[in-house]
Amino acid sequence: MSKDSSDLFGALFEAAPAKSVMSRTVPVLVPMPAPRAYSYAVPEGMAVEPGSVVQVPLGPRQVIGVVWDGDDDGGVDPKKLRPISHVFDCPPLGKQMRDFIDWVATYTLSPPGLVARMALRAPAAFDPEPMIEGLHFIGGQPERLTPARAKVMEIAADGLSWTRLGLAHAAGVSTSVVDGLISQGIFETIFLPPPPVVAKPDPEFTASRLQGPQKDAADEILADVRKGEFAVSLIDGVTGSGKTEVYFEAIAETLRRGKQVLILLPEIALTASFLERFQDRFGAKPAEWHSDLAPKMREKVWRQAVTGEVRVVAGARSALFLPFEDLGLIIVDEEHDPAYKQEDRVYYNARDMAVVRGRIGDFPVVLVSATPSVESQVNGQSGRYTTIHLPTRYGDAALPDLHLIDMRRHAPERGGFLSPVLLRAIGKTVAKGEQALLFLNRRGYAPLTLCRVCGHRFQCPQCSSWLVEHRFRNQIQCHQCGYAERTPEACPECGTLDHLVACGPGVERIAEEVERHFPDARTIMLSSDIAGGVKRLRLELDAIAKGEADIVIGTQLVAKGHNFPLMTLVGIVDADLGLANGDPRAAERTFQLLSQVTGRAGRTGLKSHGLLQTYQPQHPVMQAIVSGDAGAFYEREILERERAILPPFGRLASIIVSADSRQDAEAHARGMRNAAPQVSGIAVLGPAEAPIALVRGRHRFRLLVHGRRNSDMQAFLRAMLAQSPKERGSIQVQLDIDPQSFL
DNA sequence: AGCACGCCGACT
DNA sequence: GTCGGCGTGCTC
Repeated sequence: MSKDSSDLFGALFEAAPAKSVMSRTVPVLVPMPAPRAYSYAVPEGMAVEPGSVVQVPLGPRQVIGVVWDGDDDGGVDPKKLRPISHVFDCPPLGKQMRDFIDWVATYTLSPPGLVARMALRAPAAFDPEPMIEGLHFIGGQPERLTPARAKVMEIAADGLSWTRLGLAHAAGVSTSVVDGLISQGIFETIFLPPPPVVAKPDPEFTASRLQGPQKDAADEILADVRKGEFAVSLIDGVTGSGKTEVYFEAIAETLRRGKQVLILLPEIALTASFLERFQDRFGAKPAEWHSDLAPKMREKVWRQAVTGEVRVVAGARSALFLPFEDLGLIIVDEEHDPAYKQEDRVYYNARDMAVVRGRIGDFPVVLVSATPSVESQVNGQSGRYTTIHLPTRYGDAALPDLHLIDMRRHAPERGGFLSPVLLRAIGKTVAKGEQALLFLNRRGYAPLTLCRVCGHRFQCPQCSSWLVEHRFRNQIQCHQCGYAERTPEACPECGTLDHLVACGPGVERIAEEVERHFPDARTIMLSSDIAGGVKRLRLELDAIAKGEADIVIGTQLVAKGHNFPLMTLVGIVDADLGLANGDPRAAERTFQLLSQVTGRAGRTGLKSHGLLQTYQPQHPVMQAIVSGDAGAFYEREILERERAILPPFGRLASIIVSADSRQDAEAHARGMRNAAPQVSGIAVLGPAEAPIALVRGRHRFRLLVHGRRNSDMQAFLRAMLAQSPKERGSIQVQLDIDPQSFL
């Protein structure tokens, strides 16, 4: 076509009222780090509204997007405009969900498209689930009644609908027998709606058996639930105090009011035993939602949450972005758990965002923990959250007696790490036929290996942390970045053979020591990297609960949720571990972890003990744990935080930058100082203190922003982004500590 | 985020 | 001479 003719077409187009001008343009959030929605044309005859889930062309591919609110700005070059390809036949995301997505995007300074994507993580779930093909028995006689045919007809005579395969299976014949009967008109094919993923939970399946403080606590929360308005409660009670039973009553009440419920749990706590407990109370299991849900199941749960068929979902943090039809309550169990933080792409803390979702949807949120986060503790003290204390254990369970072992006075034998006091206690426990748990939060055999001849230390070539020896796998591994190599026999520096020494203990080494001392005891060692994966882990945990082990040595995965009825001794091998790293939350994490581990013992009423090996018996965390005085710990920790990371730097507080390398971090910090001279508190963390995935190509760094007033932080970060637009998309922001501004 | 394009090193 | 690494830029 010549240039002239195209001009001619252009002229014609202007002369007549152009159709393209008539066609509507809408904003669509696409799964891409763009700062705002893109514009798409709505083809003639296509009906879309804000919230509609659509398929749109984006560059060379088709992607899932959501039609968004607001007038389209029309600023985009009309030549770029492309039409929406398809509208999915699924309920549009509601206004509350859209507001929530916008809020999260603004708060975390994430591209809204990437936040929206989290709500649409169920490929192929957006069109209706296909109907199930069923067979319905009409009656009549086939031409030739063989024994196989008779059997099929006898079974199908119940009048219920059967699937082709199911019927053949039940009759013990092949599907071709059934096919024969279908072709003879004995059966008709009908279409049935897909079955629900889970049965409806029944709030009256069992009556509440709560009493005393549990009953009072439940009543307090029920008052909020009945009002059906936004309110945040913090249930604070020791392990075994009946927290779950209390929030189950809140769930029951919400179900009676006809609303959906979301239970958030750290992935690791979403266990079969939790689901069974729920089933015991409600007669049906909740739907599950977590990262390794089978794709088919994922689609079903997503769709049925959207349509309202599923009433209760128990899920890991990503479940917070399920677009429920009518959500009326969120429970955040183990609210202090760091697993609620997502630290890639969109940075968010599901615990805080759950509170936001409750406020936007105007329904109650219940946070639950034996060791609440300092943030929630502060919010409780200031009255923003209603704190409900459950001070005692339930039934005949009793907390273990806790004692510190001062390792300076009770030193282990040479080459060992277990003090004589702890070894004696293990011996006594095993002799009584009870179980002992040794806890050390360090995988592998030894955290550092060095050459006795030249002093060479094995360091990770990628990220400079020490390589950890894993003797069972004959590997040395980097626990920061995953680098691994075979354990060498000779020192790579001086070439000397057999002179490498392991420094310090890991669980493998403790297991070795235990086996040396108690050769006849049944010993199980558990860490996240055991051969056989999650499946094997489950089996081992079950075996322990059944009493098939005498001594268990484990990392933090034994701390979470599992009940071991025969466990009467918990030994913390190195209670100080974790207090020394640069994390501003070191004390809090240690307190939480050690409280959880010691809480594993004593749940059946047997007399139980906890022994904590420490070099710092005067440390506030140790004192708080043995005295059971959590209040003192929190008081102190809150003050420490005020001093250390909330210094009064004018209106802005402190900023912590961490990056792939310390040089990067320092360069960024310099840039920030120039961009915002009013901020005097900038701390720099290198990768060892704050591990970050190495991302090639693009710089990627992380700001941990600590502040009292989120709006100030936001304003500052926005200003910074405006100054260096190139950093947009590569800066990931996590606003910490400050869950205040959204209330 | 994903994908294409485009530029330089080791190989069928 | 190509295959393929990853740095750069773009997507309504």
